[in-house]
Amino acid sequence: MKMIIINKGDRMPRSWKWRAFAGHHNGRWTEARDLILDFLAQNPGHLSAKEIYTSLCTRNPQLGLATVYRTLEFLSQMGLLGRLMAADGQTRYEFHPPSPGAHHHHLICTRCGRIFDTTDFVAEEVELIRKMEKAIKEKHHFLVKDHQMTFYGLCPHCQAPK
Amino acid sequence: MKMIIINKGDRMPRSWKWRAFAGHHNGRWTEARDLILDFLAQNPGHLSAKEIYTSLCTRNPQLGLATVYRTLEFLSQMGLLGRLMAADGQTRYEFHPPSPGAHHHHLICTRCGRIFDTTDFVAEEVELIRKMEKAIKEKHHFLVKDHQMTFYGLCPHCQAPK
DNA sequence: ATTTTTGCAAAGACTTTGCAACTCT
DNA sequence: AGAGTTGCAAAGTCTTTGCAAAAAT
Repeated sequence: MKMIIINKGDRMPRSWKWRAFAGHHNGRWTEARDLILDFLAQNPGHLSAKEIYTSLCTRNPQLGLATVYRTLEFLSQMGLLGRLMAADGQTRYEFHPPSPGAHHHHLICTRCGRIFDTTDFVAEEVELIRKMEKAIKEKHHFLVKDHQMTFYGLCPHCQAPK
Repeated sequence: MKMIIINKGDRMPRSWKWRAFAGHHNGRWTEARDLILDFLAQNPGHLSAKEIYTSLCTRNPQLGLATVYRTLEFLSQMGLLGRLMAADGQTRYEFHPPSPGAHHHHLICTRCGRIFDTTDFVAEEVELIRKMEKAIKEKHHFLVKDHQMTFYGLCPHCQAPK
């Protein structure tokens, strides 16, 4: 059995911060991947590639936009990020920890496009979802791996009479 | 009370086919709008602006792609079409009749991107959705007008070992 | 007659790709 | 050393916009 020991007070090398979390994969763990995953983990929300790039490139001038796109694709494939197609057509990403309790849904304002999270009734829906997944598998032979509920409507701000 | 009488055997003018269905609105009912709504109504599926344009422009060479985009926006705003952000980033549209029984959900294959429909458990979910909407309103002050469930996974074709 | 809608082409925005240089294992 | 990854810039797609002509009310 191997064990990794980090000396107290040591600053963990940047590329290692999320490496273990990432688990096994067929690629290499690089600074760009660590940087972007770290940023998403620390900035809950629904960020686009450009937003992520803009936020990071000041402190990391060497970072390229194309790398951000490729890295987001890579991390999503690994299941570390969730993707969300926003109303404006941009693909947005959010940190997607494997813990089951983190499941949530989205509220999208049809007027301003803002996206909100909600965790209401997550527990109660589990049974329904399970039944639906089973039915879908039997009827459509479609193997469900994940699901998402999205509510459309008006956010508090946009409900206000202009 | 006014009544519109269509003589037997008359061919209803094209621009009238969906006019009544469209209901009251602040715009004008044009051939392009009727044409596109008619096409969506007769072609169930999830079509992109370009696909709609390509399908229609052979028989309607005067139709412009920009008009298709603007018309789809218009019809969506009227609630006649449902929009769906596909995995490829394109906005896709489907006819969205106001009858409540037409509600359905989507299965999206994470490998090939194809979209399937399912109506399983639509009845059973109504109560849960209603509870969720109420909770969302009370907690987030977000006024829900519509919702959508999407399941991600592998379609029959993509489950097969390559 | 007035106001909205259309078509065309140009512009805009987001995303992908080619390739040499670079980095990780 | 060998294979995967990055940065840059160019190319590719989807979508929006400006404006004069055409159409709807």
